[in-house]
Amino acid sequence: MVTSVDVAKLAKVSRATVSAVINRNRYVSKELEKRVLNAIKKLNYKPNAIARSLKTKYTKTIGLVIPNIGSPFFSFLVEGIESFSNKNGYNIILCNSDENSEKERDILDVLLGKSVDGLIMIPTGSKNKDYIFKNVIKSKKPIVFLDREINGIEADVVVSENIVGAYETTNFLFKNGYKNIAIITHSEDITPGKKRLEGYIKSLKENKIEIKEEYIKSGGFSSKEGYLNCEDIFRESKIKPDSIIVASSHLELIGVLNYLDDHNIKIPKDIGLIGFDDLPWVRYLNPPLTVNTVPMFEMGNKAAELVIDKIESKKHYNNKPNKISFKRKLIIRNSTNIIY
Amino acid sequence: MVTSVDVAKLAKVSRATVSAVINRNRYVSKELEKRVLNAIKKLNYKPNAIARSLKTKYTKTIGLVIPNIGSPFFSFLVEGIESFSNKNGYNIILCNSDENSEKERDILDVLLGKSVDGLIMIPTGSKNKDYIFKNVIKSKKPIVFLDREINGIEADVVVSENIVGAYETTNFLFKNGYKNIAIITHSEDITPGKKRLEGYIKSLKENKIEIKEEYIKSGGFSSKEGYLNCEDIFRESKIKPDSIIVASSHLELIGVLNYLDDHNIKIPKDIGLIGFDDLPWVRYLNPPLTVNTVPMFEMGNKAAELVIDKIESKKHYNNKPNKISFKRKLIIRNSTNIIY
DNA sequence: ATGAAAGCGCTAACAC
DNA sequence: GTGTTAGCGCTTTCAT
Repeated sequence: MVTSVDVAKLAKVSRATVSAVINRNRYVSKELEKRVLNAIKKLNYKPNAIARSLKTKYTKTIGLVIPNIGSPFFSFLVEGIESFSNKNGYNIILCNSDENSEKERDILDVLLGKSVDGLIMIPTGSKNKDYIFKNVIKSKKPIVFLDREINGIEADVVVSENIVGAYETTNFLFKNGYKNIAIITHSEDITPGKKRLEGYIKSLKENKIEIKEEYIKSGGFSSKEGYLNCEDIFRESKIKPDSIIVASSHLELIGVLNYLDDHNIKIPKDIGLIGFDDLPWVRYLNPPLTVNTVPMFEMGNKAAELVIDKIESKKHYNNKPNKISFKRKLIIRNSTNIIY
Repeated sequence: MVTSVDVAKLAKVSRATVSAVINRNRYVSKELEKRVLNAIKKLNYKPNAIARSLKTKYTKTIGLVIPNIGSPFFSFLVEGIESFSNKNGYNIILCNSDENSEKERDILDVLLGKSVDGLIMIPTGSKNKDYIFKNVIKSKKPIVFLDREINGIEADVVVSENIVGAYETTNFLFKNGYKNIAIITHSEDITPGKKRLEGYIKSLKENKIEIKEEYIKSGGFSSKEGYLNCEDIFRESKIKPDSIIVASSHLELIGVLNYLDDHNIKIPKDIGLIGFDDLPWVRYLNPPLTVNTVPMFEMGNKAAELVIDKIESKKHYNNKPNKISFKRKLIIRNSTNIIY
């Protein structure tokens, strides 16, 4: 391995000078600079980031904890995060918590041990609240929560207008004549799930529609669970739903599609369907799916911007946390009818 | 920051002993071990991985270079990689080359500087061949190429049976009566593109079908390019294709879907369509799409297994490279007819 | 304007 | 069986 010592020797300068020309943090004469640069080139010298980090305490890496890398919604967020981070000289260490809070804690341990400069996480829920408070917040390690929050933790947050989004979606259905509106959301421990349910209920109340337990299913992420949730709705309800809002993951949506298909329930003829998040393929479903969506790449970008800001401007450190909330938008396609 | 010195003091032992109980690499009496463990707990001590890496030369991280994180095919690969890596105590640094070879080189520079223990990459093409040879292969840094290879570089490789896959897909179409089969692939600098084209041509030759330039389009990744490629095929061909194999990305597939939709060309009535890679939603397209596919998660897993093997068993180091090739499989759904 | 040297937190060779 | 200490490659303070 070629080190700064080798460069210094070849250029006949001190290691301090080598360091100075690399980091441009103190004056070096043209003459010496040239010699150093030449030596660097000749030796194909690359500074060792590990050694630098040990000294400076900065690793130029951000830890990223995601519940499911394979999920396209998350991977668009990751794309946004990676993009902004890379442009600003940061790398990301990507970890998959698999919606499992124990795995999540282990990941956090490792990430903290590797001295990431900051963290972005989409938490699995609130189970690690105390751990995070003790090991991240208290130690002033910058963190931003993305898409999902943890109640009671004061930190930067980038989310979307889940209440309004679900409220408007439900209203839209109501205005088109739907009266028996079912919803499938995340479990309530996941903030978007809780908030979307809140928006749904708000709309129902305002529109004076009775709220029925059997129309509300939550929990699960897989398409199997989507299938089962849908099945439960149909089995438990005397009056079958005339529409379903799938306000959880794309996999649950696929499960619902699967159930409807298996039972020959046609969209939108027999049932209206609205999904959440406009993934590239949903407009090519049969029929093209109406969705309530949010700019995913931009959300990721923003999260990265916030951590990096915090990492680099310790002075602002005691400011109160940033809460960014992205507007959601209903994209109307052909998966619902006007039925009145 | 609490260091091993603090622990040593509190436990009244030497730092070597602290290190030994953490790494379990030399005998420590029960008595001392207990004192150390207690001190660690009391101080909430976490070993500093940076310092350890500086000493040991191992970072327990793998660099991962992907052309497009947002692409579900790649993100399933990443999921497999992350899963295997994490189980074995490795983290991954994820970088997006954006199908851009210059960005790719910069990424490699940074990753190497951060002393990753090994690399997994899906190369953008062969432009960085010399760079990789000089900075990775020659320095014996373990690397495995995933999904795409670089010709002339001797390294581990995890790919799929692209020639056979495209060959069988084309044969299937032929057997069902299709005679005017078009194909859209990656550019030829990307090995799967080259090989899929090879398989397609092999089938055509065997079936004594004339090979027409205007039925073959390659290049691009976006849905816009898919749209344009499809448009070109229709514009340039006197006899319109009766079927299209979309052997590139899911985004190009979406572009093709979009073109066909815009021109009211119905699948499979007016045209047969076969895609590559069985993403969760393709069976819910209209109509359910026939695809030639490969187990993505498993491919990622295997790639991780190979790098880690190489990282950890330096002794085998001069073995000849592993070439793993995953079988592809045709999943027949309803996007083609039997037309004879 | 540049060099010498200390020290970041850890591991491991050596000493006892 | 355990402690002492050098040193990983870098940055940065201090001295000149």
